[in-house]
Amino acid sequence: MATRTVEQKKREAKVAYDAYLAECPSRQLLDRISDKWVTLVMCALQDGPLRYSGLAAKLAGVSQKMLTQTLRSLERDGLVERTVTPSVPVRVDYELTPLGGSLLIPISHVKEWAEHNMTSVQRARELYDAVG
Amino acid sequence: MATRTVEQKKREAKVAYDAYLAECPSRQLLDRISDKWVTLVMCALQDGPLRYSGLAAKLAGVSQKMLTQTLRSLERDGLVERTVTPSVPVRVDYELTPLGGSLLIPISHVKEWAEHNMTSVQRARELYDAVG
DNA sequence: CGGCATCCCTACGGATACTG
DNA sequence: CAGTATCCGTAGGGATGCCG
Repeated sequence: MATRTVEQKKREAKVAYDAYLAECPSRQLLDRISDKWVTLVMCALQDGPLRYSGLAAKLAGVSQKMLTQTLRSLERDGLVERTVTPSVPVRVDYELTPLGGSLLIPISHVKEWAEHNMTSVQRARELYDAVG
Repeated sequence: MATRTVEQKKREAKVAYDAYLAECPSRQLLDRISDKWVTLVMCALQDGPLRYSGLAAKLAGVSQKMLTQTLRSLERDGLVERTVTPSVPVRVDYELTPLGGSLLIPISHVKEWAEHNMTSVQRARELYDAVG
């Protein structure tokens, strides 16, 4: 069942994705992965698989809705794999795919940057707010 | 004028910022920099200063509101420097600060990842949507 | 040229309740 | 345990118009 048409193959071969262009799919992808919860979920999975409840515990303050929504999105994009163990009660594990692992590298650096440079940013804000 | 109190200095000395915690300031900082427009603006400035109109041209489809808002935020956080040349008409240049440059490194990789892995993600989506 | 102010609408995201 | 479904407030963000 060759559902991939010639047109689609052409599009796949094209490597000139440019996020600066509004219509480019990579712009939308950038929008998706530029998300607080995406970053935190991916980083939470960097040391191996975690259960749904484990993720919820690690990401303090996340609502079930956002956690589930983020996980579904990551699963659909092939960044996270969802494994259901049909025990009683049911057990669900999430882990990064190789593709997800490749995104984790830059994304974890962004998270670390935020943690390491918080003081510099705070000083800059105080200065900006003081001077106007 | 020592506006920095002892309490503030204590907080600055503390290095244990943890974005997993909801109350941690670094969580909010992560939320701010995890933004499509932040990424695109910072990457647009990686080759040197640009004028407001230059940025608007490079970031196809951005509204003035979002561009200005993003630039103000980046300026306040000390990531971008704004230089006004009081000519007629006025000329305004934006460029990355050293702090901004340090964030550019991981952030530009995220943008490049989006552009390079768009096809893989699209394939994953087709698979996910087909199987359900 | 490089903004700011305003209106307005949508969709993001939290709280709550229910289910296999 | 691991979700789904619903309601609902708010803030994100576009369009438009005005200003130094």
